Amino acid sequence: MKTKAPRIDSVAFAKVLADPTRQQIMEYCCCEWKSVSEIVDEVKVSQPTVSHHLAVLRELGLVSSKDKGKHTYYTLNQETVATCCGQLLTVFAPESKAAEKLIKLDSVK
Amino acid sequence: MKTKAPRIDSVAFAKVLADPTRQQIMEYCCCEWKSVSEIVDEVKVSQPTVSHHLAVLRELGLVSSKDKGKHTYYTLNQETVATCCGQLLTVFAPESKAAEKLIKLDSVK
DNA sequence: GGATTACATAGACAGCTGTCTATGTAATAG
DNA sequence: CTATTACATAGACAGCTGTCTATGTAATCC
Repeated sequence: MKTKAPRIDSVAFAKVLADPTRQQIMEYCCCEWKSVSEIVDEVKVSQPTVSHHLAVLRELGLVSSKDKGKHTYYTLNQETVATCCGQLLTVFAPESKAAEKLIKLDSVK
Repeated sequence: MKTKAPRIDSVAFAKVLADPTRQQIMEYCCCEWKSVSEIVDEVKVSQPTVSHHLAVLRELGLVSSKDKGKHTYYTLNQETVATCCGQLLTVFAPESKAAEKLIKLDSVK
């Protein structure tokens, strides 16, 4: 069963990435589920600021969240990120070798 | 002869992409050399604004420029874009299929 | 029950940035 | 040489956004 990939606008995707704190959060919860507290300990901003960044990521479907007792866990949706990066490549680097590889990958469907 | 690929910070790269006008300019001069006048005709902002965006792109090495008489021509450096996108993929989507393909591509050197 | 913990939301504020007008400058045209 | 064209630079300004403090709310603990 494939979850429908949410189409993300390239500009919106870039805006999300255009902040060091947000990139740090994304990297931190990239391959694991992390609670908000853990993320706050990792990045050096206040808890509300972390919540704000997580809300931004959530609204664009770049992270998934999961409640468990008092904690809320987040993880990055890697495939969504990959889709967006692929989109950037096909638009802004269609003649690059990397784009060729990805286009081939897409055609496999 | 390979030109040294300028390493671009992921946040700086994302900031450049985080504007619709700039993306439009990038797409327009992606596969061809375009003069500033042509770009101004294409996007609907003033000429100084276009020059400003081109300066931003130039400072990060995302475009190349070439003077010819009164005209200045710009084109997007696709391989640089591709490198940045690959960097994003390896950091934020290392477990995705797309990243695997690109990592394989990198190892070919 | 009350206290505490974990997180979200609201509002304020400062800094950044995309846009403009005005101007400077180099190259061609006449 | 003067006018014009093509582009860059300077400065101003409004809107956006990343951060904070303060507060709300839901779940657990005693």
